Amino acid sequence: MPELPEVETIRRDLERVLCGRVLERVEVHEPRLLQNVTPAELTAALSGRRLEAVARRGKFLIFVFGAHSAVVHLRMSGWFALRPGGHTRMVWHFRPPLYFDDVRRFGTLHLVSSAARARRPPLAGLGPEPLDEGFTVEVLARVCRGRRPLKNVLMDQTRLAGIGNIYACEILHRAGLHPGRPAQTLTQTELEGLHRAIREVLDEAIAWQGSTLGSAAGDYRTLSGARGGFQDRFRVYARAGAPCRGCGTAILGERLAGRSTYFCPRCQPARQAAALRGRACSRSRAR
DNA sequence: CCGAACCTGTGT
DNA sequence: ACACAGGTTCGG
Repeated sequence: MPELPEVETIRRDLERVLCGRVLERVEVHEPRLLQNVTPAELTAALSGRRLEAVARRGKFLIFVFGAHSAVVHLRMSGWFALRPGGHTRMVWHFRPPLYFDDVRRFGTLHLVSSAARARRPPLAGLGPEPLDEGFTVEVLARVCRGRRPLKNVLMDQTRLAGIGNIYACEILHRAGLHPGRPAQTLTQTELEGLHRAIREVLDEAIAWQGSTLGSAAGDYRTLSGARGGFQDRFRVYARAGAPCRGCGTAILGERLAGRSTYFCPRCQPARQAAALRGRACSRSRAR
């Protein structure tokens, strides 16, 4: 469920509400959540500790408690809330308590040393942060080496951290690039446009507090239980058959690398030749 | 590269 | 009953 904008929204809320508070006790109700510690070890490491910071790396949330950090991935249906939900897998007894809810039980928690966490699993090997200052067009050009389809590259966490299926689709539409386009064929101008689209889409989605697709159990919610707002601004995701907001052409829904992929065949032409020579396809770009 | 698996719920 | 879901990992 959650990609970078959703995780960042949760991070900001957690930091505001819980930073500086002491974790008195940990309750684990789903043993599979813990990847490299036992419940007893987790409790021993964190009980009585003050939450110093809540950070984010890609789609991971990082809770910093002094020398130890708890690194959590929400996967498909995990979320943190201040009230217990229907599938509580863990409770952190701050005042107020923090509940981890996860219908599908895919969520993970690693306990790592704060000093070494960037060099240890699960954070080691993640690609650059797309919203960091250091993420330049040159860095993106390096990310785009190889012939793999652009959408796969954007979603590859070892190439670029934090982008998933929804935002890959939205970014490619904004950049006017076909999802199946071999990554290394992008021109300098296209790389610049893609770089801008990545920043714009992620920034906007964060400003709207992420995307909540439906209202099912496990659908993304903010810490206080509110829905995100960016789903109403989708230009392509889950809009197969609907008119492109830029040119009116029906949005296509296809299966790419096993994932639902949505794009506008006119604004995101498959043939790069047209884009390169700047003719043939007199498309009116989505504004 | 693809599909299956991990789980549960929802929508057709 | 069956397909599908924001993610990741594994095996063929």
